[in-house]
Amino acid sequence: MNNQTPRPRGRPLKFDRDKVLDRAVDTFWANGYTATSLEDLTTNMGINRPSLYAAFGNKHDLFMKTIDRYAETIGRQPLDAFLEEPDIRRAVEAYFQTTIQCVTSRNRPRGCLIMNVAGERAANDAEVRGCMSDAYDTRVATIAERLGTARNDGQLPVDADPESLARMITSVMHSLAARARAGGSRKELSALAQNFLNLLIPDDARTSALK
Amino acid sequence: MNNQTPRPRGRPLKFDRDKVLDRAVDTFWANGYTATSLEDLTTNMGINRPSLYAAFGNKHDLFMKTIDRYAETIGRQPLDAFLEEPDIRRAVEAYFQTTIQCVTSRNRPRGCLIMNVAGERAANDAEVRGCMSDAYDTRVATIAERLGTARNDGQLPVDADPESLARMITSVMHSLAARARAGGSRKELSALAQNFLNLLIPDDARTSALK
DNA sequence: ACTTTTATGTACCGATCAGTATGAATAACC
DNA sequence: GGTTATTCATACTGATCGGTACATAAAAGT
Repeated sequence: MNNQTPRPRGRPLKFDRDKVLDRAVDTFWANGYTATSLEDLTTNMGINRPSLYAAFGNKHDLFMKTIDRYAETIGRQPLDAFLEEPDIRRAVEAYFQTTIQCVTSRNRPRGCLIMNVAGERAANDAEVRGCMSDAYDTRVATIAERLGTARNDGQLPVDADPESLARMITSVMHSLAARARAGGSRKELSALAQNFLNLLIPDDARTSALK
Repeated sequence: MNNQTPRPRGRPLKFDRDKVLDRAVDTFWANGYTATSLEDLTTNMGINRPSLYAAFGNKHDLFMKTIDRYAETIGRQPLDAFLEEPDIRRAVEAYFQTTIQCVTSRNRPRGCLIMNVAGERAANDAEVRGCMSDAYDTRVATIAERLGTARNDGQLPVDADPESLARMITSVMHSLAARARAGGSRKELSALAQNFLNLLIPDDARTSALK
């Protein structure tokens, strides 16, 4: 069979779609939605305005694609770290530490794109709000599922509530992102995360967590 | 002595300064800084553009005054509730519940003005960032001082760390505001806050908190 | 070669932005 | 009543906003 896509007809694109999308991520991440102008975008992405519209639609369309791209690249890193670690306490610790890395990276804007944008747009932009809501629900569900498995494995007390724990873990992530945006140091964030970890999943897991 | 301020010379102001400032609070709170236009402001505040500039300076000046006004009126409510309650567990509970009231009020925008604006402006606006930073530090210090007193009264374990606890309590507030902005229900927020309360200050306070 | 298709670059559009000039209105002072 | 001080209301400014028309460039198909 022929699974080679034939080369498209007209003039080829001059840019790599994902690469310029990553530049859009950085731009919106740094300045928010409204304060980012089309000129900011075209300058940072290195493409012209009509090319941008042809490839991504208008500003709001691009913004939604930007959020998706962020979720697929940056946003998934803490969750991946969480899911990779077999020990549940270390998994949560990795979740927090990877989050701190992401929200205090020196090469990128501070904080979390989703969190920044939630405050700016969620209230007045149904599309953004729906996207945030879905992302939150699936995030909580994924974490809760992993916690449930850990409980069945005896890594958590039998009376632990995975969903409540998952919501608390997500809340800690939210506050880490918020503090990072406001200027909190890595040291401060690490101490905060460690303190929450000790409360949420004490060292002796069998005596721990939600009753 | 004469402590009566004499009536000023020219045409009197047609509006109450604090009242129109409260309308500015609602406007920035709902839409953020950049997305709020001078026309939004003058319409909602009920005054003309030159009057606004005469009374509050330019858009950014007004914005800073708006943040102060918010902090003095809305932002202080949870802290006041916290400080009024003699029992430390009930104090923290009141802090969370009052926060939830504020960030899910039906008459006002969702979430917390400071949190919304932190995400939008803190990274690129040194004045805003400094203001946030000061507010955070004094908030943590105030809560920590109260927790220290509670510890000395035997309401908390002797090895509890007031500052770490205060930072965690503030983090919970942050995440409550963030979730409220993104559309979280009061029921969800209450359950979350109660779960954190049970971890931070267990019912039997003598066996609790940070070790 | 010639047509068709797609992308690029320039230059522009009306709308809206933050901020202000100007003169009328309204008060206290003399 | 006239002067001075302050505010109000209208209307305007240049700059920037998001979005697009149009002509040119670069590829494939025939």
